Amino acid sequence: MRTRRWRGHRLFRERRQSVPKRTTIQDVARAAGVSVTTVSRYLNGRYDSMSEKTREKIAAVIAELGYRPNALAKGLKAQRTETVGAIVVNMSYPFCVGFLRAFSRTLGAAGYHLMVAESEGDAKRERQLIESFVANRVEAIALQTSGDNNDYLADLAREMPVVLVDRAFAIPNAYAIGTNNRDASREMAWQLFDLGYDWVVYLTEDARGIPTRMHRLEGYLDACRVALREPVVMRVRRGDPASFRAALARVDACARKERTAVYTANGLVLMECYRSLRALGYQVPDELGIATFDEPDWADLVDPPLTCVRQPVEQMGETAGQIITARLRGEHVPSGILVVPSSVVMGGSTGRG
Amino acid sequence: MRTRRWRGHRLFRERRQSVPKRTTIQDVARAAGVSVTTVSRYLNGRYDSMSEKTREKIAAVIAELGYRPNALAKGLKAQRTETVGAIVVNMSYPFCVGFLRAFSRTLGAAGYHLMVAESEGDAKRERQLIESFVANRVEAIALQTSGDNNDYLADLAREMPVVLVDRAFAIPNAYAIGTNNRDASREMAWQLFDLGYDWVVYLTEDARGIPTRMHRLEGYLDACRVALREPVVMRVRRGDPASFRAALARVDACARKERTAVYTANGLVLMECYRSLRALGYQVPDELGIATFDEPDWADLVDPPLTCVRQPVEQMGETAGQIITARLRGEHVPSGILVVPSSVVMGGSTGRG
DNA sequence: TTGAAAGCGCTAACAC
DNA sequence: GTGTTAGCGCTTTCAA
Repeated sequence: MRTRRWRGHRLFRERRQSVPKRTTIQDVARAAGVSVTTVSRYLNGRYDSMSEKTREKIAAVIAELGYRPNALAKGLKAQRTETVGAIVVNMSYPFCVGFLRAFSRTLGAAGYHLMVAESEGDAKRERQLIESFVANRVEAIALQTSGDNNDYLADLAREMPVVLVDRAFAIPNAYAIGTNNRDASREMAWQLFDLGYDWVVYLTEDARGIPTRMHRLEGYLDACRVALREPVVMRVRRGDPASFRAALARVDACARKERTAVYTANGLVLMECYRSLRALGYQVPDELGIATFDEPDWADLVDPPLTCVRQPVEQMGETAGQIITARLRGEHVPSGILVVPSSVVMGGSTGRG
Repeated sequence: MRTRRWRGHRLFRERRQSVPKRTTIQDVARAAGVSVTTVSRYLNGRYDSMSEKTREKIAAVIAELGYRPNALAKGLKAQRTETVGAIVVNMSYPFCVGFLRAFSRTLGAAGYHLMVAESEGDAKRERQLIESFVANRVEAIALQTSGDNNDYLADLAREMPVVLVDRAFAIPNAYAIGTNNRDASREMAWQLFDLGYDWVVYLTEDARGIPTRMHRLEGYLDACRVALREPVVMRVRRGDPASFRAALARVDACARKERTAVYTANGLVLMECYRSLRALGYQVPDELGIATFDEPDWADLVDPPLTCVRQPVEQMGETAGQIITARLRGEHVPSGILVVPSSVVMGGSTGRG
């Protein structure tokens, strides 16, 4: 690591020799025959304290020299970088895609830049990324946290806006935006029983330590309890076909005897088994129901369309952005956990019983 | 704009009063009873020019004070920010998602940060974003350009690595990474004719000025020419149902008489009409074939699975990252257009005739 | 209407 | 081994 950095420095200097030094405010001042102060004023739009002539001269020089202000120097002086950081588990997860898109739009509209990084769900990496963002003086951070850096985040939250998305832990001074995973999941499972499915097999990834997964599972278990049904929870690992085979075998066993529904804890899990699920040969929705948490973009393309729990992903991103811009505008925003409700969307994949 | 900025500054100062000033290298030096130089050395791992005792003392003080180096100050001095910028049309487009993911991973592994912004395909906005990235002294830029800033990019490419992705324009000193849109599209259309479809209706968005779209269209037209078939090109606009209705009416008219295939210029276009396409009631693939450029993630989930042109999106992102890290390492990388070939993937949606 | 000069936090000659 | 000091490019008093 250190080695790389060093090499980097040296190489950089070597490059500098060939590449001409960037134009600075000094160069502009010199060429325009004014002081840097005046140029600085020009750059910040304080045209009223400047003669028409001076202004035009500076404008001309800047254009001619192709001068570009150095935001680093400005930020160092002003203590503002106008950038915020976002850390997600994986940029290509549908949740993250939707969130980042809305977050980026909201921030962009307010003039902020966005730095994005992926933690891959690893707490150490997450910690490094946060530190690195802090070192770069981002003005706020939004993250889908592993939950293992909560103490550190609590410290951080006293210095800058910190917004937890998706995985909503309670951290003093921080904001959390999540959905009502447990309620929505209970509702989904309940409706499946209500539709006449005798068995609802729940497929989930390992939930330990991940609140969203735990809550969705609990919601399912709640519904089983209330409906007096035996829960069937199958744990799968994405990328591990064997785990899915085992789960499907269980589904098959249930469906052979009675009407069965499969309910997956998120869209990626369903995506990974949808094909083999259909290959079991049961008629959907009459013999086999299919439902999932999340609303995959292909929910409407398959036949019959999927029954699913729609998470207001975009709204979460927008809200996160709004909280941050408000705070950076100096407004007071009370911290706490914000719940943006999800809703069950009934599709043909779970028919009337 | 100026107003906002000004207000921001003032508010910031107000905030500063309540929030304690950040610890600096000075504070650390003072508390440790050494000079800033020594602390700086410590921070950069030059432990050999430092006594064991000093090192431990500094480490202790840093931990105690919760000191975090200021990357801005470092960057200002060193002229390196270790961040690169990426500008895409829309972060949620499948191409961009795949590209950004691979790009981010490659850069992250080399210790670089990533700033992401969306141009929405607008040339002016794109230009602003580039300038803003330059102001922030990103060390390289990758972008999916509109093609209207090529002169500016040519200038920029002399100062830093510039990589065009997807839309591969030829710009001196810049790199471009694209796929063989025309060849792959010709191949796709050709195969459709070969499979016995009498008509291949091509659905595309307005191609003017966008090389990828033009090339795909040309490939289709090439195939028609060689196969001596009459081309049927229908222009659609995403988000405009009427344009899709017109296109589908045309498809219907063809399919009523003879075997017809629909071939869409990208996955998003197909996504927007897939459902209504199926609703026409033709049997797929016998009466109606369906094919698309791009490989949507749901290609395998629908029944029958889609025939499509698979673009090596991840590879493009990785390659872009590699070019940039190599250049920043000081290596020479010849500029030019890099073509990463796409391939036709046959699915059940276009059966044997 | 303008400018001189003191920093912002850090690095790296160049001393000692 | 360690410290002094001159910047990096910019903003902002304070003075003229």
